[in-house]
Amino acid sequence: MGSLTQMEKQLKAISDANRLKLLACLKRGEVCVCDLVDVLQVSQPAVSQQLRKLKEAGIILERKKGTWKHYRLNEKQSPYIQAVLDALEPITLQQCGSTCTSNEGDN
Amino acid sequence: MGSLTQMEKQLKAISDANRLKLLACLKRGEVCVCDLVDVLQVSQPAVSQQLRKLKEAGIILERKKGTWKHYRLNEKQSPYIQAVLDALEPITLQQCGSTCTSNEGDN
DNA sequence: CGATTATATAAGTGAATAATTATATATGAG
DNA sequence: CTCATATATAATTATTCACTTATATAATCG
Repeated sequence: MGSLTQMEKQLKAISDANRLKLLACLKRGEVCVCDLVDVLQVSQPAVSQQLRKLKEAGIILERKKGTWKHYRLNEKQSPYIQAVLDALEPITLQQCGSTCTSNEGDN
Repeated sequence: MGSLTQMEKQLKAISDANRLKLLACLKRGEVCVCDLVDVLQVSQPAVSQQLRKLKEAGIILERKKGTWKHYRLNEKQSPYIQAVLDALEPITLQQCGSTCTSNEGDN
């Protein structure tokens, strides 16, 4: 019962084209919000709210880095969420120049 | 892109507690509508509309049997839909007596 | 045919959703 | 401390959604 409720919450969180796109962006790794805003054709607050929904469902995690916030896929997913992630075509995004060095984690 | 739209449609179709319950009922096999109405605490038209949504997403199939209509899970599912079905606890339902012999298919 | 039963469709309504604009918070630069 | 930038939250609004009641369709029974 509780598991059905939890399942519903997670499924609701991903059953939206824009949020699926956000997840597709995160398949390649951690991304900062400013880069995500460019991908979707919506405002920054809209992206922020959708990220929150994904976060509250436990599907993504956040990491604060100075003024920026980086989001990434949670490495622990329910099997059915993982199956959706596996089916998503990754989206490669151009980063917002040097301002937000999303890939500093590689160092 | 089209695949993302299709994915969204299917995920929307299952991201609802009542529709998840319907799917859980169908895990054991074909069931007629009258039995499903008893499981959910909603009206018959509500059940009918939810079944239609699942059918339009290609997740369930219908079979007409006289006055009754029997629904069952589509045997061909996208992997991510199948993963959800696998995670669902089956719901066993008492059939509506002899009026609707859901299990005549066993003969 | 007319009545009954099973299911579907139509119309209407309240709640949830996802966007927008405006504003708040928080960090870093000078 | 003040300003600029990145992100979040609040308030509002239009749309979507899932229910309800009423009605239509379709098959069976007498």
